[in-house]
Amino acid sequence: MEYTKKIDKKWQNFWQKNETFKVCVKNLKKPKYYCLVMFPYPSSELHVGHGRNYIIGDAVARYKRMRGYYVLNPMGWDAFGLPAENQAIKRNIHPRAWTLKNIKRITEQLQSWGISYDWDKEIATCFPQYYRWTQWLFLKLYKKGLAYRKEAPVNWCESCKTVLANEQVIEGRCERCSNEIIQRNLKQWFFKITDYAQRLLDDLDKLKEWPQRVKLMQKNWIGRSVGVTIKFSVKSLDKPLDCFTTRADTIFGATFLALNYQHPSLIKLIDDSDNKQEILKFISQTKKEEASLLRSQDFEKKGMFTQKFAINPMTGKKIPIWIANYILSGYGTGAIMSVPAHDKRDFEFAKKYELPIREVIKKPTANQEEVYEGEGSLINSGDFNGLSSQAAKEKIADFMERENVGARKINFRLKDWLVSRQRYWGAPIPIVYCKKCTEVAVEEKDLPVLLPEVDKFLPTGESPLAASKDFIQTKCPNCGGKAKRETDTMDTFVDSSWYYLRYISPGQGKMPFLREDVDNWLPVDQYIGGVEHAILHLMYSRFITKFLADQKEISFDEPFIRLFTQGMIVKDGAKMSKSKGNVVAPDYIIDKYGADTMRLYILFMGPPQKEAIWQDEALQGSWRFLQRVLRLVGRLNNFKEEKQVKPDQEEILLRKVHYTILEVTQDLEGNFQFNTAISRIMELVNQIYKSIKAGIKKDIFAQAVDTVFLLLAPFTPHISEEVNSLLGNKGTIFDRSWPEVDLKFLKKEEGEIAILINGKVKDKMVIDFSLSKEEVEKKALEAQKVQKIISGSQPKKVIYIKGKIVNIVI
RNA sequence: GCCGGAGUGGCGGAAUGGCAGACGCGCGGGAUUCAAAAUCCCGUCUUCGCAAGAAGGUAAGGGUUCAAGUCCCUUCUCCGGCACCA
Repeated sequence: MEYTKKIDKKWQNFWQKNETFKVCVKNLKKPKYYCLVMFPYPSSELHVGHGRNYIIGDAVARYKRMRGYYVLNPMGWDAFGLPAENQAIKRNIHPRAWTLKNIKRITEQLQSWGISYDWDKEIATCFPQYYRWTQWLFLKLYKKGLAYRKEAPVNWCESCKTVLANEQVIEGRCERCSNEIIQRNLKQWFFKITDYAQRLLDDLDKLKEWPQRVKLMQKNWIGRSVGVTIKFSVKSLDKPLDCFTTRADTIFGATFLALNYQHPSLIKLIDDSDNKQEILKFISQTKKEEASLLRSQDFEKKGMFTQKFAINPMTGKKIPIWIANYILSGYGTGAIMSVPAHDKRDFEFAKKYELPIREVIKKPTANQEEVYEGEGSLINSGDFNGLSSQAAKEKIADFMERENVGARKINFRLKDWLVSRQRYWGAPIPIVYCKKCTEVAVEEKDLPVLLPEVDKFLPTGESPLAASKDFIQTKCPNCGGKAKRETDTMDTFVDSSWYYLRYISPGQGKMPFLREDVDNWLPVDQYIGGVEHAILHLMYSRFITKFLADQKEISFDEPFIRLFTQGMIVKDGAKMSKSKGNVVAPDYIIDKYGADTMRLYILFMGPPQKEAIWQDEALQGSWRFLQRVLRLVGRLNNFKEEKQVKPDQEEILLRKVHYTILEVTQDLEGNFQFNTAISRIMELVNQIYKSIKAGIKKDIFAQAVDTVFLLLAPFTPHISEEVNSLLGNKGTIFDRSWPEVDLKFLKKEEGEIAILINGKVKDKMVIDFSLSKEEVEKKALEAQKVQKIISGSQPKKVIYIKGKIVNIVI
């Protein structure tokens, strides 16, 4: 038989007709397994680079089903948001039309690849029945004070004409369009994710089955640092300047203070300074340069003396207060104590402006550098001399707290999540503004706040929703008076922060999800997606899950038990993408070679968590292999048992069969090593060819072939189904169970081991594994080649590793 | 700069500290064929050798070990994340 497109279609129709992959969430007779692939932005059709995700997920889902789980494998669409909107604008189409068109197209594509989704669970975040609950989530947060509006310096993309979350700014540029980001002071909506910073950090330890590197990235992003906030009193200010530091042990070396230009006390501080005008000029210049300079590598530190002094609370000495362009406004208090002897940045600044440098930590003798940033023993530090940095940090913090000149403080790098966007294609924020009642939440019963139809959805800097008078004008839910709606929409990442809950009850109209069902099916057992979401989506989802757990809406506080991040597919040295012009169209491949060929090749390319290089020629290998496997079925049907059946061949084949089951199972149970699993099946197929050539009985041949197709089923479901039915089985192969290893076939009584001399292979011999160490040693020493090399002398030592090697040391 | 990860044939890549290069691609040779495609068989790390064989070999250098691609130290290169976070 040959593999043709007809086989793909036949079984895709079969699965659909028989609802093979449909899941009834109430039916919990078998252990559940929730397999989830990150849902796509329907911003364009899929190419093979996207395919890896879904094919890996499908292999996992099908495998787990054969292992006896009740597998939920749903699919949906992250349909709102910038990616689709930008594409639509480019084509001058309405974002909705463009999105729906892509959803239709991608659905066809996924079906043509034979991905086993339960399409009854399909969701799209752009439909009112979904975003109604995104708005519900917003209100929940709002009522708990975790959604709030404030004016703050925010990231603004001039090309996308919208604000962006910190997480969406990559090296100072817009994640979507790479335009340079500028800072603007705007009144925006935030989610208070910082309230959860400590828990998001601590609970990373719970995530035993997440890749270490993802956890590390989150840890760094959260960026917890422990230190003290120190009060530096200033004569002309009524309250002291607070400075956060993690190095209280270096306080005696603080020779000046440095302030960010936005520091709230600055204006008052310089009010009567002689150089006030110059400072103001400096401020406006810094403001201009900040966005581009702060991120560039050749950033030059600049500053200006305020002519004011603060008192170092430990020494009682006056130290100058400077304004400096290298101080961040959004971290700590926007002011620092500078210790040039032990901080490179402060050192650089002090050198430039000839500020005093005072060493307070003893350098290790070996260290020749001018600045020593490490820890050590304190010097020039009064009563604290001789203490280690560690001890001094504690003692100094104690002292400061006692004297009320400072207090212990934990700072996080993580900032609140900026969720409002001045864009059309998103869920409207359910808030109205009333003259009398100011800011009022829309009532839950009035949800959804429908996204209005507008003619103009191009970004202008103000939300396009503002153009719809019908939308804006409303009644205040509080007083019934005239009110205006909020016109910003929500960040796409809000939509995707809870979608895994919605799959369980996608049609539910009265609530976002049924708690009982969600508690039964979640957390997600296996989550699969690209590492590019390591911080954004995965952190937001964790936050929202924790929040909902706190509100007693669900009874788990981590959404994803196991995470797998797959590598990208690259071609011609670049990530596969339309703009690079290196995409491979899956339709063409499926048309020519069939879905299973593409699936097999994508899984065989290399370790799935690593980047993989697409090679058209290598795809042929998968095609050849499948044809070769299928020829076995033809051979089996016309098989005439040879007269000279060789029992040892049968033994070899059966051992190979069971060894392969063992290895493939281990590969799949481990870190999804599809590539090695497939190579082992290839080896088995090679062995079958050898064995039938040598002469074996038909039933053993049949058994081996059956095993091959069972093991291949998660990877090449169409072919496996076809062969399964040809071999006389009814129904779907996915209702059969995964083959079991029979250990009796794996026992080996004798075999070849290598003889090494001083660790180098010199000879080989076949031995009985039941032989004792002494007997093996004796036999090895008798080997001709060994005799020749050692020429009669006594070996110093002999090491025998059972079944593997014997090493003779001379 | 800091924190991760990786470096193995012509290529994608295999190797619980125990025979490096499984499996596949490509390439070479042969069989089959009127011919081609497809298929099947053999070969394919490097050097020396007609051969049997010998020697070397996992980025570079050093170490631990009976035994190192694998563990430890130093250096180099590449990739990813964060980046004046005090």
